[in-house]
Amino acid sequence: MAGYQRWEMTPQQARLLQEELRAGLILAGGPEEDVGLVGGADVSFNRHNNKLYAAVVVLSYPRLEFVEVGTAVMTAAFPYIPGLLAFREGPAFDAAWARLRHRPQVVLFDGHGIAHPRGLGIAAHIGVLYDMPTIGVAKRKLVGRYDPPGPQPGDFTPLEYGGTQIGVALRTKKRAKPVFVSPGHRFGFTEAVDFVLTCCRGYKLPEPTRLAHLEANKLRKQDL
DNA sequence: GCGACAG
DNA sequence: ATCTTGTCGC
Repeated sequence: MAGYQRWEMTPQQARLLQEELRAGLILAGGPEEDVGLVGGADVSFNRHNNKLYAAVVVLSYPRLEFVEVGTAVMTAAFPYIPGLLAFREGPAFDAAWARLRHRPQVVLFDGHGIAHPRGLGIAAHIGVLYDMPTIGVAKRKLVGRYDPPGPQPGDFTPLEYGGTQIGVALRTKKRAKPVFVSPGHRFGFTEAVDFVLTCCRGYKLPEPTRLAHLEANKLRKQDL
């Protein structure tokens, strides 16, 4: 489908498309043995001008040193509706991604993977569209229930929904609320958790997502 | 009708 | 997401 119209639709049509795309998900696998680049994506918003500020950072792996950042600024054309985040931020991600010179083998998203009411959060949605390995790392849960994980970084508990596991509540830092990790595309639960942990450097958020967040905010502030 | 509700 | 500085505590 044409890139400029894969996000153009009504909320009802969007939900139907999610049901379709879900069939293309591959919930197994993990990073290749030779991952040299990892990406992180996030989008900031300015409610006064209704603009979205997307940033996709590329870091070396496993050293996690900054390589480059692709950015994009655009007017929000779709409202924020729980469960349809991809239709709001997807267009901005596409534009920022197109500006990158490098192609990371794995991309972490600020949002959920399959831990979604229809199993297709933004990380899973974009993962299928680009057929690339992705992982969702959200700060809050959208659906499901879980018990608090242990206090040590690396401790985690299952996030369940509809009788099955859809992700994990992962402690990435002491005394910090856990983050919710779920496979996006071409990733299994264990592989996703292990990979996210190798991307953490003492902060609650893994470096890819943490730096993307900083870049997106920087972009928004510069747009003044 | 009442809560829950990624960013 | 954003509105917003300092401050208490580990």
